[in-house]
Amino acid sequence: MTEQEKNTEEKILDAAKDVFQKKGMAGARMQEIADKAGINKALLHYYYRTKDKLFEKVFEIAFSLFIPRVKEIMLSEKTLFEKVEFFIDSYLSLLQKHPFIPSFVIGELNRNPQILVGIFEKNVQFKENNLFEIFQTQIDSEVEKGIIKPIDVKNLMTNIIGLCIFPIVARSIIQGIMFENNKKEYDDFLKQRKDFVTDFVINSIKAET
Amino acid sequence: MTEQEKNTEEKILDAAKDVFQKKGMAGARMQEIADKAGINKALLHYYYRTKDKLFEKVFEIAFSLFIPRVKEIMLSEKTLFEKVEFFIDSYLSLLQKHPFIPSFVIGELNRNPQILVGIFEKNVQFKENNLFEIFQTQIDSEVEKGIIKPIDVKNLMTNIIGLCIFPIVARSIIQGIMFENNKKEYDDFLKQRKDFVTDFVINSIKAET
DNA sequence: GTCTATACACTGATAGAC
DNA sequence: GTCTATCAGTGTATAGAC
Repeated sequence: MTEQEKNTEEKILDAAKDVFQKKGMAGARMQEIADKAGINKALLHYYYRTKDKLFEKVFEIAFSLFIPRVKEIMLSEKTLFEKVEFFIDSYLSLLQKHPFIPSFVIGELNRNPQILVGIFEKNVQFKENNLFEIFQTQIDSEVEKGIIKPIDVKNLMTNIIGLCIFPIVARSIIQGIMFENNKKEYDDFLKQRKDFVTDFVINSIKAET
Repeated sequence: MTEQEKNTEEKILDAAKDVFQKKGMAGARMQEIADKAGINKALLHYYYRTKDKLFEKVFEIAFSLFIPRVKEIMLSEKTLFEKVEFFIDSYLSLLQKHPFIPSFVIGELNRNPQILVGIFEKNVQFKENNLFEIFQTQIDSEVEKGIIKPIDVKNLMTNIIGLCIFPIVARSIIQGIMFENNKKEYDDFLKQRKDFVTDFVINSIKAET
């Protein structure tokens, strides 16, 4: 692979990412991707034979961005409270960098849930690692020490991730209803949520004093 | 409007709802809607002149379904804990009845955020009613009585709604990662969340004892 | 109101020159 | 590797008969 080819390929992927994430698989146009990449439509098909294949590539890159972090933090050497704090901080930063990926992923998955089958095999080895069992063990041990209340790890993780992602994917609705569509106010709202969500979760799980 | 016309119009809307929610605006085909409605493609254009207009109608109906409940419960005569419990119970039941609407709404809003402008005017009068201010007053009053910790109403509502909706819109991801794609296990997971989420929220906001 | 037939535009993909 | 030109298929929308 020459330097030039690499550059073209990257330009295509960047352009495809923009267009697919904005318009979705069905709404995206190969012509628009080609224009944005500064190349010809025929060249798209030279690099990625079909629209489907190009989309799959873009989707997988986007999806993979949000998966390894979960695993990494859950298995790190930290107390539960530290993990909660670190995870929320880390995930909200990631979301700030890529605010359109979650809605894109959710929207496309709604239309075609089986996109995931191939991707899981490459990016998710949760099962082999017993990731959730290991994390549940830590939780149970902190329960016994009287630090936190008993809680199921899958419910906990679902809540934390949901509290981070939901305000991003439902932005236009919440911003419209609660903030009279004031963009700046909503950005401020998102900023203060880092501390708010952390407190909310920790307050909920910590043992009674 | 005759009886027959009413039936055809309803048949079209039902079919359009199914197809649009599954395929999205760009992916939906007028032919498929016509087939599913048991009528002819030309008849679609007779009732709703364009695909856009038909889509707008379907989207508005779907969106409106999830808005009045919020308002209604927030303004009801209940204690905060009762409201939390009632809201979660009510919202999760609604989601169980219409599990595909949230992903549909989120996905389409991602592509075209200005769909909402017209809809807000018809369905949302939060501003005039000072809905959030009224609810915040109740919260503040319960804070002073020592029942709950201080909390911002917009953060609280965002959290509650997010905790309800996220496991629905991210179903294929969570089910795949946490439940090895076992549909029945995930349905059970969703069932137990009614109590879990209620406890999670109330634990978080109630005052220290 | 409902149908058949068709116009017209657009899109993904390929052929072939350089 | 990159371009121009073009094809075949598909999709929305309309015309016109009944």
